[in-house]
Amino acid sequence: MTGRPHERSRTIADVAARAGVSLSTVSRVLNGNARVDEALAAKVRAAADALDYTASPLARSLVLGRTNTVAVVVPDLENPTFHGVLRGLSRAAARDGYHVLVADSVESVEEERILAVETRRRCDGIVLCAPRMPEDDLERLLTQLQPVVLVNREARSTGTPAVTADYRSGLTELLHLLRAEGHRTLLYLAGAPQSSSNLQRLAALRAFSAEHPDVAVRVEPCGVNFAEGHDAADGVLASGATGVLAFNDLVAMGLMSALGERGVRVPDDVSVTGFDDIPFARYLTPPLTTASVPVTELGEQAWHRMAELLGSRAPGHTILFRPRLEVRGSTGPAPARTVGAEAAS
Amino acid sequence: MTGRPHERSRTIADVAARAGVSLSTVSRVLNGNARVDEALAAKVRAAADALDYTASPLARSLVLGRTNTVAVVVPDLENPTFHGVLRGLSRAAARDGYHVLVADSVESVEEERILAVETRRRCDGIVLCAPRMPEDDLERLLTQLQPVVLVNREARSTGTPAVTADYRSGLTELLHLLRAEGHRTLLYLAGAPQSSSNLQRLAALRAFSAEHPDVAVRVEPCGVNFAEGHDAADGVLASGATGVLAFNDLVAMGLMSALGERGVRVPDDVSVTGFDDIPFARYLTPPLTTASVPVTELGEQAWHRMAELLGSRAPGHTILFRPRLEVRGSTGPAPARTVGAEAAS
DNA sequence: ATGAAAGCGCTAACAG
DNA sequence: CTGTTAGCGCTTTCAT
Repeated sequence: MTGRPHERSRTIADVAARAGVSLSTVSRVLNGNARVDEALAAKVRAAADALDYTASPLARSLVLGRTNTVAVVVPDLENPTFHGVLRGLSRAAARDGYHVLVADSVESVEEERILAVETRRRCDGIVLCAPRMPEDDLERLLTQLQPVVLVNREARSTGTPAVTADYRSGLTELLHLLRAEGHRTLLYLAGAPQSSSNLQRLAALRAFSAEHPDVAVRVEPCGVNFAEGHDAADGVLASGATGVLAFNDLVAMGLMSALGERGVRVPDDVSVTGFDDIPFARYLTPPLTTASVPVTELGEQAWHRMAELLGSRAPGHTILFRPRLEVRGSTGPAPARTVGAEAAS
Repeated sequence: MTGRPHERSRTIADVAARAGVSLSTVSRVLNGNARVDEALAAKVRAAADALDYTASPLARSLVLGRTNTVAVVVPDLENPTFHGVLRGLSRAAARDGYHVLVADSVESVEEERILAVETRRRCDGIVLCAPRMPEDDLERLLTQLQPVVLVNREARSTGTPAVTADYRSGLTELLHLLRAEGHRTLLYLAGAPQSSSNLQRLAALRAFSAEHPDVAVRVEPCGVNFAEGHDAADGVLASGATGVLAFNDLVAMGLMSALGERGVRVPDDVSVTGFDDIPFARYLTPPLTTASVPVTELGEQAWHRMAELLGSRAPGHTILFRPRLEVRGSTGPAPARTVGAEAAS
């Protein structure tokens, strides 16, 4: 039946010839655009599936100016967050008959620009995850990319729709949790300094500090992955903090691992929080307290925004997912000896 | 400079007009195919970048019959294995100027066929991960898909190149490890019954059993994810096995988690092995003993095979990556009381 | 309702 | 070496 290797795929002309009609009639029947005599239509359909014909997407794209494809540009396919976004996006887009192209800039901010512009030409729109790109560059880029949806950051000026997590509120909840547990010396292990989600966390920190002068909150540059979290352990211990807020779960995992090697107990000696709630966060020992970000939904909603843009419907408002606090075993009461002890800046 | 939103992107005709030459000359200069007078060439280049011109990939694809895109079809974007494959593939392909399209069949074997065929039309070749597709269907599909590289399974008849892990040898090593630790009653938690990698593991089991009649090896149907591993715990305990070989790391994690809930200690009461070595396997408590599969390399090599096919070079042989045994904390000596105790089938 | 013809943007013969 | 022309496979006026 199927499976016989056809050297070159059939064209609309083959179908037209076999059905004894013109090209336009075939096109009309197959696209259901115009009224066609039912007798002819039947012949066309018969011919089409006798020849196992499907219109060339390439040719259609060229003439229609529409590829039915969108691209997602990510800074790093290694990061579990983007897996989730990709999965959500891909499935949602597929339901609407759209395909998705992935472009991994491998953390290079300069590449990201080129890559996005280049990729844009092969599709109808871009879902852009570019947390580190400077705001000005981003603004300029957005105008070139046209239908674009931002993930995990918002644009200042443009009316570009965005789908993101509310990193500020997530970190605020974690801060309150630790304070409620009696922690008075906290340390935040920062991610990429200029990244949007890092800035949001810093804003949460500032607001919290202003509100709670009894808690000392320090910031230490760190990073975004396991290794960087691991390397931060000595700094964490030196800081004297009893509660550590890691930039994300990966950093928290690295930190807990290094802490374990040094014989420091979590949460007895120090409480650790992550961010994101990656799939394995709950299975760590102890299970990681974190702010859960629904990454798959992020991807799905990114598609919905994109679909609106592609249908030239109203852009829709930016969506913020509020992270859900997941209190697990990596946090607990502050060790007795330090409660209320410190008064340092 | 850049950033001014151009309503419609410029065409080769615009460049030709501005440079005062014909379309073909522009094409020739920009593709460097034929010798062009240097003076004209310079004018063309000047015009091209004054207009910020890039040839439409769509139009080129149509006329060249080549899209510079490949697609990867996966059964489930949720599985960490495919993340790795995708990442390796995407980066390797990008280095050669190729783009990648992802198609997630969301575990539906029937969809997979349709999806692969449909997706194929938008690109130059398919990297196919279809572990569950029946052999006969696969064979038929392969002829339609033309340039295709298989990941994690081989095709019987066709000379389709494949890139896969040697699941059989990996499981054999795990079996030997457990036997060396004194385990004489083992249980294998099987994955998808007809999947290639499950069949390979079963082959390893049979060979091992024949070679070591002193070890009782049972098989229990299970699955491929965390939840299925979790649900297998009671069956595992009922079996009396002291060593459990989970289909993969996800299953092993689920099992260990459920075992923990029941107060069963790993590895003191029962040893557990995984398969794949997903990123977090080493950070579990206890760290998971597993057979490490280099998923990123799998993706990279899949690209290299594909590149050979696209360059109509010799297909290249199928590549087998031998999993590396990672002995960690989830396995240990068999509990004394059961060593040599059982003689059941 | 149907067919002929133009054209999407580009490349590759084919002439000169 | 350069320009003219004919497509790649399809959709869509525009006539009929």
